[in-house]
Amino acid sequence: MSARAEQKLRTRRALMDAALAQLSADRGFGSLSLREVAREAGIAPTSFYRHFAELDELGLALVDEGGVALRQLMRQARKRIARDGSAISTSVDTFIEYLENNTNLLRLMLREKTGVSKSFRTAIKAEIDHVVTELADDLNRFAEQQGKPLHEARLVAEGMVTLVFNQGAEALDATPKEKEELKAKLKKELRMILLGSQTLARRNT
Amino acid sequence: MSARAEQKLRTRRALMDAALAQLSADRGFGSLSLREVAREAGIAPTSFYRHFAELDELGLALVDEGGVALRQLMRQARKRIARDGSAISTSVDTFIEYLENNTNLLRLMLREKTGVSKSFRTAIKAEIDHVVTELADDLNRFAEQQGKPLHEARLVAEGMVTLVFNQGAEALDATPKEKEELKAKLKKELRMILLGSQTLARRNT
DNA sequence: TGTACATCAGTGAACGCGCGTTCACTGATGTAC
DNA sequence: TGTACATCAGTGAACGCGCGTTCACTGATGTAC
Repeated sequence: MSARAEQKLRTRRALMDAALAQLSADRGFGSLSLREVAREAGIAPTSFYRHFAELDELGLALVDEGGVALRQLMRQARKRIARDGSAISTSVDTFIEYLENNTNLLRLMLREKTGVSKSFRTAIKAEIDHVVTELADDLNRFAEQQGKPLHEARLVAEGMVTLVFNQGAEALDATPKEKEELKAKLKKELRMILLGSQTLARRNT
Repeated sequence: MSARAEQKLRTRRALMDAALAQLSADRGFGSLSLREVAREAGIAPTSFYRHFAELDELGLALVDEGGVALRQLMRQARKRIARDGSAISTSVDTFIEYLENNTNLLRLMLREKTGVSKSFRTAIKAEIDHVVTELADDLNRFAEQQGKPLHEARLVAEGMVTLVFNQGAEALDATPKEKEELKAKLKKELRMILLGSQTLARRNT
């Protein structure tokens, strides 16, 4: 890759990092301005257009990165479960750990999931849908292994993901103590859904 | 009440209605401007300050109304359950019906729950917390009646409310057919949580 | 290797726009006597 | 009931501000020969 292309990539990254850095509990993507992001990245406002046609295009690139991170997360969780067992507990722990390492990326995903831009909502829903699908597969596999069949695994996965993402959102700005409580709560709730599904499966056979 | 005071109330209402009317899938509260709301309400921008110190104050007044509506909703659901039975199914139906009659009020609550303004988040969380508490009481009462004790009723209530509010959010702009599917899905998920909690309660005794 | 030309990331000036907020005001409504 | 004064919701002009976007440009990097 040419030096020029490398430099361009570096500037692009600087822009995305600048946007990400400005996000917080009190700043949503919608409140960022192109000028502000460019300023933070150390380039002239007009140079922004060498990289993205508009600010939203940068945002969607960030959502893509969030999706990549989510898939990494699932791979890691699967690996850990194979090693340590206790699928629910390990998954929740892994998720919260991921939150800590990708706070603002996840902040963006969680907030814009119900946000104002259709393209953001669509892109984020697609990423979450992918997680649900993978989780449903995993649940079926475990159920098989343990000889405890599940009723409507996909529905179970959807409920679990909804709970993890939404209660998880509260962990973004929580103290360590609050995080532990959240994790404990989440694990119990997931366990209830799983048990409920197993009960229904037994009744239906 | 004096004619002057009545007129003032009417203008205040017009401002709140104007703001509410501008909300949609593509417009969040954060994208409203004071000038725009005043224009829509038919008054000069400067007159806005006779009613609210800033736009957010109007928003918080709307959140209050949302809370009132939520409490009405719960009362109505309880009445219908007493008449028709099938607590889960009736509750979900009532919630979706409420969504249809208060679309933009609920849109505001759902979006700003994870939104950018701390005071909005706090106010909305308080309203939802209130719903959770009432639901937990109801759950305990039903469990008593049916002789099927629950494990951690409050946790069950929290999970249920999270699911209903978040999957419910998708009903805001859904077709009637999608709404029916959503309702069916939600009912199954709530049922799973309830069953899971009952199973845990049995194990623990 | 050197030369002549092409590419293109980054620039700075300039634009028009809608915004929130201030201010001194108006005139209808309310109140005291 | 009438009069004199007080209140106050609503006004219009004016302000400074940061915004997104356009444009013609510069000069370093890349390419063809």
